[in-house]
Amino acid sequence: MSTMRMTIQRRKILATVQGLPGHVSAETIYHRLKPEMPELSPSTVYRNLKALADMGRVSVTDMGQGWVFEAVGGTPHHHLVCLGCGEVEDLSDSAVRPFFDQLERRGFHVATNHLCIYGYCSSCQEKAGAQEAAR
Amino acid sequence: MSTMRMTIQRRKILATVQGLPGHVSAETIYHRLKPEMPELSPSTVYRNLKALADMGRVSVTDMGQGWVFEAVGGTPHHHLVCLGCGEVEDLSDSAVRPFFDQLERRGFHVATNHLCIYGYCSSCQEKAGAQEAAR
DNA sequence: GTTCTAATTGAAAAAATTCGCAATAGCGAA
DNA sequence: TTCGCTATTGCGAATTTTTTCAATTAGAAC
Repeated sequence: MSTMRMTIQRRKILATVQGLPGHVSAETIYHRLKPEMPELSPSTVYRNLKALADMGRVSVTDMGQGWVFEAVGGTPHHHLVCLGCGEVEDLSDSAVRPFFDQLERRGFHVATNHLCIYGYCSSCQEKAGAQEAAR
Repeated sequence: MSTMRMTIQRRKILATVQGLPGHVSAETIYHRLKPEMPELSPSTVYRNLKALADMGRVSVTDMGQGWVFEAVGGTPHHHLVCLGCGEVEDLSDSAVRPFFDQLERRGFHVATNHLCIYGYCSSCQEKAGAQEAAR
């Protein structure tokens, strides 16, 4: 069976994700660690973020501008991303819980602790409506 | 006001997405169109898929192996992706509807017509349980 | 502590994706 | 139809991400 080794690089990368609040990109992590680990290569960062995600230690999300990572263990939270203006609204876990609970009852254990739903916020819907009317 | 032009390339790319069942990658589209449009450049494919997604004509999903696109208009459907074995279960739209409706009531118009929830299927949960016990 | 082995690393090359810009071509207005 | 404006294209270059591979090293076994 394959054992997952906890190397210095991997530990540091995980610590960095955990140490920063909110979402971090692979690039951010690379640049933060490079000074203290000059040997560190980008591929190691990418590989480890993926490995840590598979491991379930960090969560991955695409927020429209590339991947962002986040430590698992914090309060689960979710986002409504507006495709019109890019605005990101928070969505509380309690709003999502009933839906997830239903999946659990069905036998599927949800690991996602950061859901992103894409759509249009109310002001962008109004704008769209105004455009329709103006034609 | 900016008008979205329906160019030959854009029309062909959309037609290709619509013509193929299930999910297609940017690369697949490029390779299918290249023979009949030798001028076509990869960047055009990428740009158009993004534009068509913004337009709401195609939906984008990350299924763990990069982006995949799909024509909008078919039955909305969703997936439960197992992080253990990679298995993908279907999730009917009716299972998701109540959750989405709640967001609509809140004023957010959901555009996602293909949700992916990550977690562990029942058999992978059992396996994990067995491993715990074996330690 | 020493040995063994497979997981992991760094560096470079490859592949995927995006960007910058001059040339082209939709589409609305005349 | 023709004209004019500007969104879009194709190309090459830049950027980002993945792969390859020989060298290294964590962690288990002794």
